[in-house]
Amino acid sequence: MGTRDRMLDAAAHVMRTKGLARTTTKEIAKEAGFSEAALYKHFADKTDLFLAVLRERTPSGLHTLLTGLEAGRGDVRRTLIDIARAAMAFYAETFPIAASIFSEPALLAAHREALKVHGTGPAMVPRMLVRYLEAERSLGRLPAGADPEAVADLLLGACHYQTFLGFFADRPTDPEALVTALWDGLGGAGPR
Amino acid sequence: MGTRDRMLDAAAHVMRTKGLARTTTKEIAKEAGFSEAALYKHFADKTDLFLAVLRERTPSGLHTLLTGLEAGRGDVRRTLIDIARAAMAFYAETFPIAASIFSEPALLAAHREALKVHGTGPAMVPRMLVRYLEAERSLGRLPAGADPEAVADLLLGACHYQTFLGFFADRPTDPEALVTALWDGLGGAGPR
DNA sequence: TGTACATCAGTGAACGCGCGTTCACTGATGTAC
DNA sequence: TGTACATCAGTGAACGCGCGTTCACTGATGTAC
Repeated sequence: MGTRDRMLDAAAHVMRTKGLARTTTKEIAKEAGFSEAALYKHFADKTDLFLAVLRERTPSGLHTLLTGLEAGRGDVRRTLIDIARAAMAFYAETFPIAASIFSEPALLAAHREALKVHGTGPAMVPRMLVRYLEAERSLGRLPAGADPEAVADLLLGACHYQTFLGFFADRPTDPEALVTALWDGLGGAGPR
Repeated sequence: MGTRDRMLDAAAHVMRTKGLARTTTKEIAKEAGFSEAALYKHFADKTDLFLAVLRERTPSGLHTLLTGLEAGRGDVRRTLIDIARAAMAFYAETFPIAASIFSEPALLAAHREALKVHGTGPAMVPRMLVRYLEAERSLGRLPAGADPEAVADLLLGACHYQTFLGFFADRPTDPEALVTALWDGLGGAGPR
């Protein structure tokens, strides 16, 4: 593994364990096993290093799962539960660092810009789920009146939210209950 | 308005506009119109000041709305849309600072502890919505099989998520579409 | 093979700067007699 | 009313520290002839 990769791994590790505010060039260099000066042979400055971590060290499990989805295969309800579970794991790993960026608006803006250039970003996740839901709907395995955008935001949003709340106070996460509630809907009541 | 309140307002303002990382005692003092030294007459240290802002300067509009809810009054669907709209506004205001805390794990831990002592926190929001949904269900205005916890997380989660994504890339938020999708459910399809 | 030079990844030590915090102080207001 | 003292909110200037960054450098490896 090259020096650059070792530095990125080290930076990602320090960011995750100490938090963005406590992630100093000294800590990163120590963790990577190089001098601080060496960091500047591979990255223009600290911001450049952070942006590279965000670009190159975001876990890809959820993305892979969503890419591999094939409409018409398996049970839709079960598939959604699998997605929810993977989304929760992804957000649990990703959220602390993604959230940290908000403490540095300049960094957030630079990251936004970088995402825009590459045409990716966190909004890719719901977009891929929407595509899957549309495909299942066109196969008649979801109601013709279903709204894929809204459904994707509801499901992924709930996963994101449960993870978020979990960082403030211990709280159970339950992918299956979410999908069931989403499946059954609230419309089947008596008089309103 | 007392000195302390002016300092809290100033700190909240700087946190919102410059981000947590750029919120220095110098900036806060300048904004409040006092010397830096004066801050230390009212707060033990910078962390103490931040915690006070989190405790005393969190907007209460959503909390008020949820407190005023009365089951059996008005249309449930419309009420949920109002809640979603208020939740989005609340999260848009609140999220950047709440997220920032993740860059300082020590601050996050102290805040968690403070919330625990007072028995409040972000999880209060879904809990209050759950209570309302339970009440409507027991009036027969929601299906007997509805799962209030899951429904609350789906709706509030989607609001939170749409707000979150909106900070990374421009993206529409649509409370009404969310409630409709949640209302209709996904179960009404043909064979699965 | 030996020699002279170029390249290049990485280093130790120092740099200036901005930060949170503290200190001795000032001057206005209140209080006792 | 006047005098002497206490209290207290707020200040200007300084403090030490840790930060990101730069500098002149070393020593290993490659290359030309």
